[in-house]
Amino acid sequence: MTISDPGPIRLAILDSDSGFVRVLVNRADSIGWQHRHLESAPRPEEFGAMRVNALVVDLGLLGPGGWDFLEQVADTVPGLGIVVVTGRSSVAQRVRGLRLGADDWIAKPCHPEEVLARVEAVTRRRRQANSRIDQAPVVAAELEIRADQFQAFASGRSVDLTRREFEVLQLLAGAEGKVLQREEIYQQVWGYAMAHGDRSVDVFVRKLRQKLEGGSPGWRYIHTHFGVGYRFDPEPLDGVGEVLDAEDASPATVDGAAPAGFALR
Amino acid sequence: MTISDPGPIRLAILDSDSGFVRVLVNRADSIGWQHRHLESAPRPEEFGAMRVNALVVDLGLLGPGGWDFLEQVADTVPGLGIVVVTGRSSVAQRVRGLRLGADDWIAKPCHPEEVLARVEAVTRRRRQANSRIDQAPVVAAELEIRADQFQAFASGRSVDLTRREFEVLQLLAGAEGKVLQREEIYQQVWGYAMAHGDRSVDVFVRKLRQKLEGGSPGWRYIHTHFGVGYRFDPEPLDGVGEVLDAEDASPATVDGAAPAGFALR
DNA sequence: TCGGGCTGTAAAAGGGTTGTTAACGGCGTT
DNA sequence: AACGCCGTTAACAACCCTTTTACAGCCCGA
Repeated sequence: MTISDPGPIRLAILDSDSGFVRVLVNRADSIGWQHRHLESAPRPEEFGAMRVNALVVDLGLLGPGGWDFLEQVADTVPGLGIVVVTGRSSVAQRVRGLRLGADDWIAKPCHPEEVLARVEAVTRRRRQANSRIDQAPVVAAELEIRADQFQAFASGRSVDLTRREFEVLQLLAGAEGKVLQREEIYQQVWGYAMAHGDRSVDVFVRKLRQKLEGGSPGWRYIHTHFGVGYRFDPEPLDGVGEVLDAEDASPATVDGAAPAGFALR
Repeated sequence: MTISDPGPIRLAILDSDSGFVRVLVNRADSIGWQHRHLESAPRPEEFGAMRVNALVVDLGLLGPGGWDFLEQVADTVPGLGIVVVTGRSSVAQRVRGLRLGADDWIAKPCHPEEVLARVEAVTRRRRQANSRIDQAPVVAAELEIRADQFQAFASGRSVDLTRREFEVLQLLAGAEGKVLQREEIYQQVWGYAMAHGDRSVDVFVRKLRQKLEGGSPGWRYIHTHFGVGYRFDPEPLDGVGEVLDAEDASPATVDGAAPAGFALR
């Protein structure tokens, strides 16, 4: 999952220039970055599975197909920072690359320290935005979400979520009170862009609702916003008379600042 | 306005190299970017007020104090993309700048097209990362409009708007006090031109009025301007006649150009 | 005051979205 | 190799929303 603590930067390097790669990898190691060296272009969505934050790629290596590759990676994995490195290049080429989705473009020969500094700059924003949203309120109503176990507990009892289910729940809960669009959810959890017509998110929400209801009846956690997406907001479900006292109060909106969150439909 | 339209890029340029600035401004104009040219460094927080997306700055212009300035701007204005442009520079300087918060660093002389492409790349990434976080709720009378939830709240209780209803309300409220013509509203919300005779806007205004009245009686929010369009302006509705005179005042500005007929109801 | 055009209002029609279920297939385990 | 778990995909029904249509009421100019 793209979320959870910032952690070290994870870098993918797609280049066959062994000298360049070696020195880059050395520097990366010494500052604690994780990295993965690729000799040939993988399918774009694989970068999502690798959970890398940024890609350093030598477009020269890919030949004419490089442009397509760049474009596909950029819109398949929106969260990925892309730093292109090449030998000689023209202004027109650089402009084209940047427009297609590259975040930076560096000419070889270049100092590895600068490459890393640029990767860091490219990565900076996204990571700070994510870390803010994700250090989720670990508890919500009767739910406790434990990232260390990839599990959620309702009143102390495990809800028995699968990995994907847990990730979806963690993401939603981490953005408590906010409506997340399906595309955002998919992008964050799966790591790459959602195909048109994909219903996976709906199916997982359905499974989550079912399991949460099983472990914590009396509460509704996930709300649907028709035509938009889903929102996590624990809400007591005063169906019949129960929870007589001191309970229904304050659904406790968290997040930024908020009026009482509430049931839409 | 499907979900949120970023609008054109707004650029601040801090440089005294008139030739460079002139050519940059020309290109920016021709692609529809808005810009602002500064000769000296403003206080960092001013960039927020200028509502610019990115800053192109020649660090050479600022001398030794440039580093501090860079750092302060980066810390103070989180949403701002910073592109540094300089004459000769060393790897160490570039690394330092990037680490302090610069998003890109370009050496002069450089092609204006590349500068703009880099600004675009920086802005693209920035917008993506910041899109869902700093959305201040809009408040008007008893209403609170929250973009992060696609919802409006009246006295803390959800008004339960559908997506379209919300978008129409958001648009109107965002132009508080201004009369918006049906065509404008339709164009903004639906994203394309309104067909002749389409009554959709009327119908949505009707629904909005109904729901707003339900959640916040005692206030009238949307006013009709016969032959023109609608205007959002919260107005207390205390039952009995009062404020006998002082009525004809405030003609309420009509955005573009408009026929004159009137009468608020 | 009259008439045409504009707006308010209601309700039907239709299409798009979501809920829900189940079959399918990959993958790791037994 | 068989089994079971899990994620994906397809299908269908239910539901919600938007659009369309119709008619009544209102405003304004003639």
